[in-house]
Amino acid sequence: MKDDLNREADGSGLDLHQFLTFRLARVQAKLNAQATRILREVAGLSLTQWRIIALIGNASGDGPTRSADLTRAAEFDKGQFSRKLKTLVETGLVVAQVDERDNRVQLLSLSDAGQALFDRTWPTMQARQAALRATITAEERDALISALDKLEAASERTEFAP
Amino acid sequence: MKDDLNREADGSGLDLHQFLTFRLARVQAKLNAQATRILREVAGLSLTQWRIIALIGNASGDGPTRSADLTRAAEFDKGQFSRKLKTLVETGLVVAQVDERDNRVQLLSLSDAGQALFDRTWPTMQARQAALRATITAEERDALISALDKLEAASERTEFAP
DNA sequence: ACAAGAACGTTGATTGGTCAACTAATCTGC
DNA sequence: GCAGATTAGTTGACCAATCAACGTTCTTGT
Repeated sequence: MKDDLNREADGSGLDLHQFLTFRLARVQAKLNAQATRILREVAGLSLTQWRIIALIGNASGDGPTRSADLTRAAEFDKGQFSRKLKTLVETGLVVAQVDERDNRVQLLSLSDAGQALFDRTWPTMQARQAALRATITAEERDALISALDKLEAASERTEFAP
Repeated sequence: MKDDLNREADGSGLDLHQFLTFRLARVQAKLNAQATRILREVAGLSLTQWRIIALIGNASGDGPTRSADLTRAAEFDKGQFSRKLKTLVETGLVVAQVDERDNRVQLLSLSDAGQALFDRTWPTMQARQAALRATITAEERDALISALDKLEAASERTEFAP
């Protein structure tokens, strides 16, 4: 029994660990925590705040961007987007103006401060992505991406429920 | 400009999609939603409730299991575990008794109802895992597991933060 | 034996994520 | 042009996840 407890305690013998989704969730949570920690240190931002700034900063090749385009592209919940955006506008990092052609839409752009913050943090986060990619081989990366595609497709099927 | 918006709207051109973490998070969220939906249909349980039941049901090869062993093995937050466990005890699916040898620890076991529910849902969830695994090739699975191991290790490093 | 420290579990607070209802504005077909 | 359907964004409600603080109980070192 003691052996059994140890087998569970070290986390390697539990049946749940054979579950792919379990491993995925754990790794994703840790990567998330890492990104959160980095952003708190270098920018004082939460991950979601930064994601919104990154979306705007990346999309603003030519002029302001529509909120709905960002939420759709990133599959971001529009409710949460609306709330987080509000704080970013209040802190002066993002500028939102109503589209004169369509009074429903918000045209978003980074303020000078927001752009500066984006310019400063974007390379850092890109470097992290590169560092993460560098930890796995090219074959693993290709297989990982392919596997993620297939798992994502499978996650949208309904046949698994009896 | 219109082309640019479309490029973003269809979700394939945005730089963020090259981020591995982005893909991981999306896939994980969808798998999570799928599991949640299945469990709601077949058992009326939330995913976290079921995970606790599954942990207890799996670990109870010989006798009741200690709470702390489960939270450690599954890297489950003990605060959340405590709260969710409380609801499971209240609904009569889990039995918790104080260890007479150590009055701090809770010894957990499934009630008859809990065991019946576990016996009924465990094959379903295992079948889902098998179905998910079947969507990817053996090479992809090995690479995926290996990549997850490496990414998990990388997520615990601090060198990425400047 | 006893003080310092660690482990167990509870609770509170904060944030993230999801879903649904709702208002306001625009588009569509007739 | 006008009624009905769509779309944009806000708000409320709820659950999951993480962190910190705390009381209680055991363990350890001296």
